[in-house]
Amino acid sequence: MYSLEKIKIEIAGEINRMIGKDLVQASDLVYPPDAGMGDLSLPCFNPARELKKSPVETAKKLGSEFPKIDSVATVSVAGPYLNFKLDKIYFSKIIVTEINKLKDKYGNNDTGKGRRVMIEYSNANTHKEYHIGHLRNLCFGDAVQRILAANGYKSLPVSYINDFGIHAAKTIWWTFHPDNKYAKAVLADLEPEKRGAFLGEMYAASCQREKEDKLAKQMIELVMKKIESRQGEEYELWKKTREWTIEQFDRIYKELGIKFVHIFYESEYIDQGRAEVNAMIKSGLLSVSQGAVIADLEKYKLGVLMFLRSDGTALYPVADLALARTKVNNYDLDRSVYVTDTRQSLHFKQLFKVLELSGLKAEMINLGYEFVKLPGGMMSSRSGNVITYEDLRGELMKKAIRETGQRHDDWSAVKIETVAAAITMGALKFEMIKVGADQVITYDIDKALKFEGFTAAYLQYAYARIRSIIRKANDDSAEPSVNTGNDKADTENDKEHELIMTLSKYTEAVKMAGEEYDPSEIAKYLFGLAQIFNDYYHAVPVLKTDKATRKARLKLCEAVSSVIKNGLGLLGIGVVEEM
RNA sequence: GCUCUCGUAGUUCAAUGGAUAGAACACCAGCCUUCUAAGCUGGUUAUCUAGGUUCGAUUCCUAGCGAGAGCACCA
Repeated sequence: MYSLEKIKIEIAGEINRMIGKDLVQASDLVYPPDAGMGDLSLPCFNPARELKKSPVETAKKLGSEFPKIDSVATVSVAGPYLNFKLDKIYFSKIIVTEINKLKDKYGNNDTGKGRRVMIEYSNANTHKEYHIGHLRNLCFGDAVQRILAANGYKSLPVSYINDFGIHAAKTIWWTFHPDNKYAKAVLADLEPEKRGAFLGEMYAASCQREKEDKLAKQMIELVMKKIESRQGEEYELWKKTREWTIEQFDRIYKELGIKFVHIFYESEYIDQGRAEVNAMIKSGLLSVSQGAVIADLEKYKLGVLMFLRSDGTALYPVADLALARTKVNNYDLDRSVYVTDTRQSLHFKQLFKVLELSGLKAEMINLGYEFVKLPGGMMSSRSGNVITYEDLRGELMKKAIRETGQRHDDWSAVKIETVAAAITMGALKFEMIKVGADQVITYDIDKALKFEGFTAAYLQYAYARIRSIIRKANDDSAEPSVNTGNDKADTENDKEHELIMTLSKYTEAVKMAGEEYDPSEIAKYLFGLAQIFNDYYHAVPVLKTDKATRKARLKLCEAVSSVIKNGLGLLGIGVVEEM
C-alpha cells in the first residue's frame, strides 16, 4: 500500500476512534480547492448527521480533539470542513524515498489480483486505408491495456482483423480491373511499404467507380463469391493483397511500439461460426425470419441481430460468436473487453446477450469511444475524405525535425531524427488519448502539430529538463556549489510541497484510470504534474544551493522524472533524455 | 417514431454531489550573463432552458431546446 493511502487510513481511523464508530473511510478525505487550506480535508456533513450536531460544530469538536500524529502537522477548521496539513518534512521524505526505491514500478498496484483480461482493439479492415479514426482505437486500446497491467491484471492485448468482407472484393475488383490503367502503372513500380496505403486509395476509387458502373455491384459480388470459394485467380489475388495490408499493419504497430499476443482474422473463424449458428438454430436460440437467420432479442429490448442473410451468406456476428468463445476458452479469461466505436454499442449488447444465453460465462465489456471527424465533416474511406496514418505521421515528423533542428544546430541528423521520432509518436498518441472517450474528436491537423500546452511534447520537455539537471549534477558532483545558507524561503517550501503532494497522487490516478478504463485520467494528471514542476523549476534552483538542499532537490527531481516516465509509459509514449 | 451520447470562456477540453467552475489554444504585456524560452509570470471571457431531489447540483431525476449517433439483409 502506498504512503498516501496509509496516511488517509490513519486519519480516518483517528476520527472513527473519536466518534466511537466506523463512520469515515479513507476515501472520504478530499483535497481542498486551495493548497493554502490544507492537504487533506474531511467534509463533516455525514459525521454530523450521525452525531446529531451541526457540521460546523462537528468539525470544531473533531478538530480540537484530534491527537498528535507524525504525518499531520496541523489541523484546522473552516466551517464544516476539517482540514489537515501534512508534516512537510516527514511527508517529503517518505514519498520521495518511496518513488526512488520503486522507480519504474511506482504507481503499480495489485487491484486486479492477476485476473486474466483480454482486450481487443485495432480492428481495422484489410484492403482499406488506415486512418486517424483507426488510430484513436489503437492508441486508446493500447493505453487501456497498459493501464490494466499496471493495476495488477494479466492483460492480454489482441487484434481482430476483418479480412473477409465485401470491402476486400471491392478493392480487388477495381485494383485489377482491365480499365484501371493507373493502378497497373503504379503497381509496376511501387515500393513494398506503400502497397497497403495504395489499396486504401483503390478502395475509395472502387466506391466511386461503383456509382458510375451499373454492373459493378454484381461483379463485386461475383468476386466475393470466388474469394469465398477459396480457389481460383481472385482467391490468389485476395491472399496476395491481404498480405500487403497485413505487412502495412505490422509496420504501423512496430513503429508505434504496439505488441499483440495474438492477431485473429475473420477468415479463420467464419466456418466455426457457421457451425455454431446451425447448432443455435437447432437449440432454438436463433430463428429463421423472412428467410434470414436472426436472434430475436425484443424481449430484452435489444431488437434483432441478424447472422445470415436470406441468401445464406454470413454477416459479421457469425465470426464474432466463434471468436468470443474461442478467446474465453483458449485463454481462460475472466473478462473479455472489446474496444470499438460507440456506434457499435448496440451490436455488442446484442452479441453479449446471445453469448450469455448460450452459456458463456466470462464478463463481457464493450468499451466505446466516439468517432474522429475532420473540421470539414465526417471521415469516410469510401469518399477518400480521410487523413491517413501515413500522411499524419509524415507531417508531424517534418515539423518535429524542423523544430528540433532549429534548437540544436550541433546535433547530427541521426540524433535529430531519433528525437523527432519520439516527439512524433508522442503527439500522435497523446492527441487521441487526452480527451475523454465520450467526446467526438474534431481532428485539426494544425493543432495536432503544436508542441506547446497540453501536449506530449510539453511532458517530454519537462522530463528532458530534469535529466539535464541530473546529468550536470553528476558531472560536477565533487564541486560544492554556491552556499546560499540553510534557510529555505517559504515560497520554495510551498512549491516543493505541492510538487510532492502531486507526486503522491499519481498512485490514485493510476487506480482511477484502471477502474474507469480511462487513459485521459493519466494524461490530465501528467500535465498537472509537469505544470507544477515547470513552475518549481523556474522558481527554485536545484544545483546552485547548499549541499544538503541540493541533494534533497536532486532526489525530488529524480522522483518527478520517474513519475513522468511511468505515466507516459502507460500511454505508450516514450521519453527522451534531451530535446 | 424509439434508444444512446454530448451541450461549460472566441475555440478545444477539465471538474469521485462539496469550499472562489479549472486548463490549453488564440490575443495583449512582460521574463533568457541561474540548472534547455518546446518554458515561466500577469491580463480579458463561460455552466442551453424550466422544474425537482439535497444542507449543497456543472454533476443526480423529469420535461423541453440544440448537435451527433444507432435501430433487419453494412461493419
